[in-house]
Amino acid sequence: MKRSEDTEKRIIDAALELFVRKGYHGTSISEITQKVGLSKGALYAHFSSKGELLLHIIRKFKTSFIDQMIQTVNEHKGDALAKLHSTITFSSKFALENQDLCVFLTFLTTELKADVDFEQPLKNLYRDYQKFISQLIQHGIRQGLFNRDLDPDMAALAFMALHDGVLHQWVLNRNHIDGERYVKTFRTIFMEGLKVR
Amino acid sequence: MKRSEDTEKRIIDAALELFVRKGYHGTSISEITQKVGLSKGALYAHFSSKGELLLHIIRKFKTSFIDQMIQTVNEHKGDALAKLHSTITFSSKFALENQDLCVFLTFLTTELKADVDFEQPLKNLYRDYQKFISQLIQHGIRQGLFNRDLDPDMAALAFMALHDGVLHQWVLNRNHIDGERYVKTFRTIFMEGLKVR
DNA sequence: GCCGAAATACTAACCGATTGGTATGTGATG
DNA sequence: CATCACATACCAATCGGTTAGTATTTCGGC
Repeated sequence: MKRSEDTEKRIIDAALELFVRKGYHGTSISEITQKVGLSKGALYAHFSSKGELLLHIIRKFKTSFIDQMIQTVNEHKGDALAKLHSTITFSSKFALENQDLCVFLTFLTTELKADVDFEQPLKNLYRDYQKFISQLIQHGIRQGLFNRDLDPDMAALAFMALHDGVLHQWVLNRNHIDGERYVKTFRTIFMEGLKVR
Repeated sequence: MKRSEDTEKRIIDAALELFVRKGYHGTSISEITQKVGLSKGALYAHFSSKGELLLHIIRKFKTSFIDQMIQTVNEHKGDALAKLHSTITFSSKFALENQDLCVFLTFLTTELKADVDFEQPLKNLYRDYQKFISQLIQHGIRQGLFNRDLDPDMAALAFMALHDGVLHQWVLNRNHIDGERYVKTFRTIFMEGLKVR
């Protein structure tokens, strides 16, 4: 890896860690450079603005999570139920391995939804995600696996909602929650519901 | 209503609307005073700091939502299932009537979880909420209404997660989503799950 | 009912600190 | 010697917060 690439990565990692802890506006460029051990001028040689640094992180999330998830699940042989399981497995695993990235991106919208520069890229992320899950659920309904009363788009939103919410709750309780047990509960409730059968 | 009380309310409303759109750190005192049509000095006569203004909003959420919900549901006669329905009804209704307050409070943690002044008050909110839901689910399990394999604390987290996630998704799609249909989907999935029975 | 003073609610100007961002210079590397 | 990767020093603008002073209300004594 070239030296500049390495520095770029270090900047992104530091920025991400600060952003996820203190928010985008709550984190200053000075804090980031301090964390990396770099001068301000050096950072601006790699990223033309604070916003550009953020857009880098957004793009990274799209290519490494959304795109990869869609590809992985599409390659999975099996019915809609198996594919939905595969989706949950993929996103749980990814979220566990890229905690900061996932948590930050999931809740970035709540801070920046009114921002001219970031509103559209963020909404696009969610649109792609929803479309994918919705199609999966449509398949499941056609195959007689899922409750046919469900509106696929709504159910997809509920899926993402649960996913976002799990992340949120997990952030709040990182220290005293067993991640795997939590994901298992999540999966059970989404698939089977709360009631006894 | 006294003039000062009216002004205080106007400040809080304006602050809330800006906070929910642009985040806490993304909103400046100047923006707030401009929106209210007040000078900076006047605002600081009502609230001693930006943080104090935020704490006011947090306290308002606790007394008007968490406390009210617990009281309302406790007064509700019926089994655990009916009480859980009542909880969902209460929070849906409250969220619909106090959109900015709910959305903001739900996601404030993601921006301020590392902040010395706000971390604890925010965590306390969620602790109270979770404890309440968890006890409800325990009742349901004892009454044979809910799946006895579920860990009540985990299921409570999943409930809150779904609740948070619904709000989040709803923020992202305010214009083109039917709120009631969405809540219905949420309720169905949480109670019955996705699969056909 | 009217007056004047105290209390209240506010404005305008200002503070030091910090913000995102830039211009210029320098030492190492190939 | 040219390019790269950085540091230093600086900028105007804005930040949260304060100050001194000014309208506006309120209310008891007459």
